[in-house]
Amino acid sequence: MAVTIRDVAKKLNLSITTVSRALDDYDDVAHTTRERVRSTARKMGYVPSRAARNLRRQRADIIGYVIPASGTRFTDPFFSEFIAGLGDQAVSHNFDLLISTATPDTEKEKQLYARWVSSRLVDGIILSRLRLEDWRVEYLQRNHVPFVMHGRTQSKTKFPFIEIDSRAGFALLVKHLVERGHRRIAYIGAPEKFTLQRDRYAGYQNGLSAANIPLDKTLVCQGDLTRAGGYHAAQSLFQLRKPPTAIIGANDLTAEGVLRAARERGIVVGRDLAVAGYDGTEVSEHTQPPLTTLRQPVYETARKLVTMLIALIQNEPLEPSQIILQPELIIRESTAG
Amino acid sequence: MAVTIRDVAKKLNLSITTVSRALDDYDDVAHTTRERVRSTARKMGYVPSRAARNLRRQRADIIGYVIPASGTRFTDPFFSEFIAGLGDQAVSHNFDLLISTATPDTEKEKQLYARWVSSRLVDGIILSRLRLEDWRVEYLQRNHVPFVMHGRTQSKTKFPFIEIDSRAGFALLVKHLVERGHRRIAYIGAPEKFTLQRDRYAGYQNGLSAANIPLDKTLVCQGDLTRAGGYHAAQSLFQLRKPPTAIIGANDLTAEGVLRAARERGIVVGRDLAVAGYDGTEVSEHTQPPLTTLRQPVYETARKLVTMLIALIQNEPLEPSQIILQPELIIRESTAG
DNA sequence: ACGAGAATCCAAAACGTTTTGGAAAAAATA
DNA sequence: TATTTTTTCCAAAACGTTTTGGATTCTCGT
Repeated sequence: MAVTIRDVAKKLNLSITTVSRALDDYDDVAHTTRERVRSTARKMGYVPSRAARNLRRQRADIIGYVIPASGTRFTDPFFSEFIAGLGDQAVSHNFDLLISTATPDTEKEKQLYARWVSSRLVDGIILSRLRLEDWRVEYLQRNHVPFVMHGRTQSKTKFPFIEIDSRAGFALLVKHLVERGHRRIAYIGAPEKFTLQRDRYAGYQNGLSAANIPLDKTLVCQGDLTRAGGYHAAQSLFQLRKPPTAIIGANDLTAEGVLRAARERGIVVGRDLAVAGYDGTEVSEHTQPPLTTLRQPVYETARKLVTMLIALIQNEPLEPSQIILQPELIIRESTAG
Repeated sequence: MAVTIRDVAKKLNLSITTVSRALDDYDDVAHTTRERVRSTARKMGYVPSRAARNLRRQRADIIGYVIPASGTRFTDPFFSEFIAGLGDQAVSHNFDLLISTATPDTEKEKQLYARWVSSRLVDGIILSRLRLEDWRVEYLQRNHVPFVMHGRTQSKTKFPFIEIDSRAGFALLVKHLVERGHRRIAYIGAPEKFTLQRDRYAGYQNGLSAANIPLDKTLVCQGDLTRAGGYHAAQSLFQLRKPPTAIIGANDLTAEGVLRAARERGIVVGRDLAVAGYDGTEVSEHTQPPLTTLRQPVYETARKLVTMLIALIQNEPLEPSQIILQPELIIRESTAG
């Protein structure tokens, strides 16, 4: 059906070796033949078969990423931006991006990774939303699959990652709220198994103690990084005898849920209540009121992660292999009060 | 490195043929050997190499989808849900999903499709956000690449698609607004090249004429399916001598932009102004106020599209190959006034 | 004019499967 | 028992590349 390297060789009375090497710019093929090969290959519409090339080269030029979803959708716009970054950078390195969704720590997730790894469908994997104890790290290591992480696991690791210093970020956020006169600052976190929860919660605590505010456990709730989670947690916070005057969400989505709960109770955010989030996705500009948040460079991080992963795959030196970035505090109307 | 079929065969003193056929459940292998092969293959951790299999079978078991992005991100949560559906269904058919992002009708988009098609990296492609004249349809047809469409092009087509009858939907939306007493209903559309714009705009017009309201062109704006687009279009609508009392956005994102513009002008949506969108993504529940919208079954549509595509790839009969669904009107507070 | 080195080219192997077209052995039929 | 049929297995080919390890021709200095 499709035109193969043999067709090109035959038409030019050359060996397939020469055609292959001409197209790959080896210098053991004469300049004139190189041109001849190039032009007829183009004319005949020859493009090497990925399958054959993969088999021979023992790699697929494909990287994989599993989007952490909950149920039938991944609602976090964070991932939209992340994926765009991954895809763009992959293509610019002549790689492609394989995607699927799975709820963390489910059987489906395990099967997905196993599927990709064991059949050597992907050359490397991007990991995000790491867990304190993350089976994926151990699994990929054991199977010698290159990977890079957005965030990291509990323990010190030798593997490459990019981390946003959310601990510092949340301390900053608390400081900002304290400066606005808040003392009863609530925190709606993520499930405890996620590393990000440990860090963000620690940052929250650090911020409080820096301001000499004792930790009030009744002001600490667990969400699930979704709007619904923030919504329900906020409702319970509002029912406290002494409700908080400020609420921080573990991410923008959580904060959005808070916004909705507040509105339903007739609480005016930015006046009666301060609300802040984390991520700095585009949505946070468009909430009502616009959300104070910590912005992390999602798109750029994704691109950088891909670059790191590909270097790893190709056994190139990776320097530095562990990057920590500072989030940027963006103050908007939601903490005006 | 990895264990191959030869390793398994050697260990069992069988030919690779028999191993292969045993694992593939052919009935020309004895029951007992089948079991022997199965168990040692599992024990040795043998999984067929995708590269080798692809080369031999002349297919990759991969389908591709290019997310229409604008700039560095695709902001529409519609696509999050869509991708989740594509990925889930692909995996359940033992396929995988290749993803990238590109702005419609750019050089990058062309290269992306060419890359996938010419090297036979994907077996089929999902097309969404079709244009009236869509080069992709002609291109894929010419290259004999199976594809299915979410929506369709201008002309009648023989290719499989699933379409949401947004024409009927928008007429319904207008009817709803008219029943709430609105006569000056604005419409913020999408770029004209998209088929969805033609349909939604037509639906809007149909709705108006059904209510005997003449079309007022000053109430028709062009957006770009983003929040920013809706925001700016709304601003210009508000500056009209006789501003509209209701605004319909071509999608939820556009409507969200309207919400923000309204809020900045001190207009209370749901009382002074009615706003409605289209898509019914989760975001629309969480806007302030919650958005009246037309819900289309994004996740299910995505799954169905994959099933259709895979049937096409495997030359199975496809019945029916052209599906039209009705969107569901969801009335929320944004059109309460 | 001769040998050395450079410049070009190529045959063959290998990557790991699936599938084709039998062959050998066992079972059924005559 | 002789023949046919069924069962069970396998050798070899093919998929389309890239790479290895020469082979051939050309160029040039002597």
